[in-house]
Parts: sequence; C-alpha cells; structure tokens
Amino acid sequence: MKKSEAILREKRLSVTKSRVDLLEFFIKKNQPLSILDFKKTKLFKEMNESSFYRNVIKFEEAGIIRSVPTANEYQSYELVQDDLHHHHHIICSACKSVKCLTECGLDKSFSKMASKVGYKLTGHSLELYGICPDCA
Amino acid sequence: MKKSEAILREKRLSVTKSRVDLLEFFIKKNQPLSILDFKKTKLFKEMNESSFYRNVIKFEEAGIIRSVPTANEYQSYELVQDDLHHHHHIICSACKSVKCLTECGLDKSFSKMASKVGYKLTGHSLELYGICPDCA
DNA sequence: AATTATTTGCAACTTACTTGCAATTTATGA
DNA sequence: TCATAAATTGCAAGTAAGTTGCAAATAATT
Repeated sequence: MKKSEAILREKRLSVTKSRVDLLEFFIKKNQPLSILDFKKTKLFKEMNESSFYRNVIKFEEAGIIRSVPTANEYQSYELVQDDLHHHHHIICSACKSVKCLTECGLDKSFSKMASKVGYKLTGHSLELYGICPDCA
Repeated sequence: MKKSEAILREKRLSVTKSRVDLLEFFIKKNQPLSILDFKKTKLFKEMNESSFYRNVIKFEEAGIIRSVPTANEYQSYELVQDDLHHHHHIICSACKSVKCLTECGLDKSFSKMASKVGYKLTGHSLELYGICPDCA
C-alpha cells in the first residue's frame, strides 16, 4: 500500500486517484507547494482544478497539510509531519524557491514579547528571505 | 500644512484629496490596515475603490507604506516610519486585530540559520498569533 | 452485489484587485 | 496668474485565483 493511501485511511478520507496523486506529490517533494507546482506535473492533466482545491481543503482539515505564507499570489501548502518539529522556511529573494529550516526554539522569547502587550501567545509564523546558493 | 501633505510633497507625489485622506488615515491609526478598514470610514464614501488601490501602490513605491502579511484575504499595509526600527506584529487568533511589537533583534541568529542551508539572508518576516486582552 | 455516501468534472460564479479611457484636477513655467 | 502639460480620478469592464451547484461516476458500507 502506498504511503499516501495509508495516511488517507488513517484520516478516514476516501481513497481516490486524485487524492493519492496529490498526496504522493506532497510526500515526494517534501517542501511547500502551490497549485502552480502541481500544474507543472503530468498528474495534473488527469485531475480537475476544482478537485485540487477541494482536496487541499480536505487535507488541511484533516491535518495532513498546512498552509504557509508565500511570496506570490498562490497559496502554498506543506506536509504536516508529526516526527518533524515546528519549523520555518527560507525563501529565495531572487527565484522565490522555498526551503525548510530546522527546528525552531523561539516560542519562549515570543511568549514574553506577546505578554508585554497583553496577549496570550497561540503560535507564530516566521519566514526568512535570502539568496539561495543557485542564485548567488 | 497637514503632515500627510508634507510627506506627499517630500516624495514628489501630487497632493490630492484622496491621497491626503488615505495617508491621514494611516497616520491616525498607526497600525496595519486593509481596504476593509478604510471601507468602514466615511472618507471612503468620497473615494473610488480604484483610487484606493492605485494610491496604495504609489505609496508603497514611494516607501511611505509597506505591505504586511494578514490572517484574511485582504492585503494590509502599514506606515514606514524611519524613526521606528524593523519590527513585527501580533495577530489576535480570535478577532484578527493586528498590533505592532517593539523592535526586533533577531537578524543575527537568523543569518546563522540561513547560512546553514547556504543562503545569504536578505530579510525576514515574523508574525505572532495570540489572544488579545479584549478577546481573553 | 446492492445500496448509500462521497467525490468528480464541468460550467458558472464570486471577489479582490486591475486596467482603459475620457473627464477632471494638479503641477509647471512664462 | 493664466495657459499648457502632466498626473489623477471615476466609471465600467476585465482578470484570475479560488468556490460552488449539480448530475454522473466512484468509493465505502452492509
């Protein structure tokens, strides 16, 4: 059984070709992806655009993927991996490619920053921007 | 002379009612704002929506405002204040209101994180999420 | 295998934002 | 200060990412 199929079953989602293809794509790439990235694949030829969007919503609701901020107008998503800690991304200022950074240990200091203005911290989002090796 | 008018002249932008109204609104509020916020004001009644968008672009190009990430589908902008250092925002998870946090001293550790994956840091974006005093 | 529940493809729709153009307003400079 | 040039505005129509209704197809359940 494919890994994607196991995940779908575990999350009680019907196993369809569209979903398997889409989820395998996320698993294979293992980085934030938007519909733009998926449109480039041959898999997309066999899948309706609305199915893509509907399945992305289902995956997000099921906690399989999460949305991440982007440098363009297309929403990006990445796999939620339980064995991976909360982490951040670095986006190339030149080519806009996105890479995952290793674990983040910043919540403690952020809690302090939040409480200074009377907020109770529930989470944070951090994106670094830089020039990637290929563009340097 | 209004403060907004002085800014517009300094940036060599024509001084029009729309621009003065819009910029005064940013100055008065002094927090990230989207077209949603502006639509709530009576000023908006006298101003075309396309003027709002066009002037926001002009202001951004002139470095008067900058765009900030949002929790909804409307783009938000905030005043660029030279006397204010690079800083971040905290967004209420309940009411989605946005507040500015004080100065950020994180670039040094971020540079290290970036160089670990071979990137040269050019900037970063950080949003905290929490529950604001009003919603608590 | 038959029934029920879910998903898919398609086309039409929604909506934040953009754009072309003619009319109006603002800046320029004699 | 007034005529001219340049920029901005209002309006209506257009874009494009994402959504939705519905009937047909596929998957889950018994």
